Amino acid sequence: MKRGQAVMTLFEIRKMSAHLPNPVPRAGGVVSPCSACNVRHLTLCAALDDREVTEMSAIVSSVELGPGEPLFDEAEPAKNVFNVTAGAVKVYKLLPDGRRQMTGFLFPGDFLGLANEENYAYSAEAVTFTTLCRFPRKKLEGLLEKYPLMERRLLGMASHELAVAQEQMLLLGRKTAREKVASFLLMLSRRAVQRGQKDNPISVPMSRNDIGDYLGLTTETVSRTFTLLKQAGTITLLGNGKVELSDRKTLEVMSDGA
Amino acid sequence: MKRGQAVMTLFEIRKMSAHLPNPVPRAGGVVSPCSACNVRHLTLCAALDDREVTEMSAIVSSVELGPGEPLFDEAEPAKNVFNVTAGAVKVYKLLPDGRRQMTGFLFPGDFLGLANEENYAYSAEAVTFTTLCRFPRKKLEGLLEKYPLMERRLLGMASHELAVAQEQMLLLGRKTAREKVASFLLMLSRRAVQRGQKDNPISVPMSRNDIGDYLGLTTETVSRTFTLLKQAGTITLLGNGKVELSDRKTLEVMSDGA
DNA sequence: AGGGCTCCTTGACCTACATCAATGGCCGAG
DNA sequence: CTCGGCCATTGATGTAGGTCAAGGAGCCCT
Repeated sequence: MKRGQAVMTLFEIRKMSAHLPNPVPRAGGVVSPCSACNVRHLTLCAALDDREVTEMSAIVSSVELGPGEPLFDEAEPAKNVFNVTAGAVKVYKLLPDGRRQMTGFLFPGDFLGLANEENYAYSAEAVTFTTLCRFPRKKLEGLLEKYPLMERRLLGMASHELAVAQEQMLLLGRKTAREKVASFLLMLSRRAVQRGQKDNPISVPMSRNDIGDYLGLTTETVSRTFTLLKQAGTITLLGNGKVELSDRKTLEVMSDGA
Repeated sequence: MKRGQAVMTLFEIRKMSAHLPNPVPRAGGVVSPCSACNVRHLTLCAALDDREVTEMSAIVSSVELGPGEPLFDEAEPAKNVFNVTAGAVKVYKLLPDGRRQMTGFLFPGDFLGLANEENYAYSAEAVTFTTLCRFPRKKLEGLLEKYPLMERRLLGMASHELAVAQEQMLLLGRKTAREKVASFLLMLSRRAVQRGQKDNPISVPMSRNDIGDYLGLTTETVSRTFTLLKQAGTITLLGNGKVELSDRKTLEVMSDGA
């Protein structure tokens, strides 16, 4: 399958999902043997030795999703664990009346689907065209027993996630709208660096609404805050989901509440 | 050391801390070899086999803290990992200007201090008279290498924590004051059951201020919300940190946003 | 018993953000 | 090119919860 052809397929999916009442069949996307998993940051596949890589590639498969396509839903049986290799994924929880809280945005190298319980604790959905590696949970657990070092890596990743989550609680519980948005932009910038991209004009692929649900704000407040920052000369909106952090120092001070 | 004597010591500490400007020396409390660690829920020490228990008890020691005494501070080198055996601990992060976000309350059986990085990601402080088991991190890591099953248990605990943290993000970002307080009371009740206590008149050992910092509210709003629930007959304030959940059904509906 | 804590409660008022509503830009489809 | 959808932006208005201020209750200490 050539690259051109894969893109065609994604457009098909996108077209389909635009017409479906309930966007798309569960855990949709094109599935084929995974040749990726060459991402090297915070990844389960990072720093594997040869033997581990061999065994890993035997159980892994690849998933491709178009924008807005669901990967899995909260409370669905947690059959797989995923590793983002390209694109961006949003992860969220819902209240019965539809209020939504994003619990994270995931980028290449990030991991999702780790669940202690039988079922996923949150829903996951593609933000942009996205590719992921999929590990059947059962088989992965088998591997973990054989290679305790992989388990250690997972533990490290979980601890890291936990620290990130606590930082986010501080943001949600105690920061103002301005501080939240500033923190958010800086976070995107830092993570872009981590996966080897430029830190300055950053890409903000998600909608204002998604950002609002991540920061505990409304679309309108996010939008207003962006324009405030723009008017203050702190950021520049370049259009097309690109934002330039024109004055990082100010953003940094702002993100912390000064 | 007899029980009576230990209590005396704790009163001494309390007396001291009442007079000190900065409450008490770092990681204070009385330290003696640990005979506890017989708590059986979500604990590192739970379900150990005999050999593990032996090795564990060789590295563990015990810590006792009076109310308000710090266990460790954010950014301090993470030398130890702790397991609460009695009492209650609060864990929080601060903004430079002093705003505070509790990231959790810990009860007997809970674990804290797991850190991926060199330093603790948060501060921890006793809410009531508290005893903990202390594991030097380095030595614990040595044990983990020998007993991969313990590592698995830790991973399970971290995943569980992560799910709890995500639930808390939903609360902080999207719930109203009433929903937050209702969720909080139910959480306390559920956790009381988990560690084998009654689920109804529950003990609420922390101050309104602490609760506010946990729920992203002010002291006043927490207090007002308690009285609203009281007036509606949903709860009864029994005084002395005891609360009766008179109408759990209503609380449950309320906690979810209905 | 009385003074000085800290914590809780309640009231009056205020403000940051939500809500409601209108408009405009962009993009894909025909 | 035009039409229809979606998203972002902006304005006008509303409100949940914050802020400020004043008691009051329990507790320890003398």
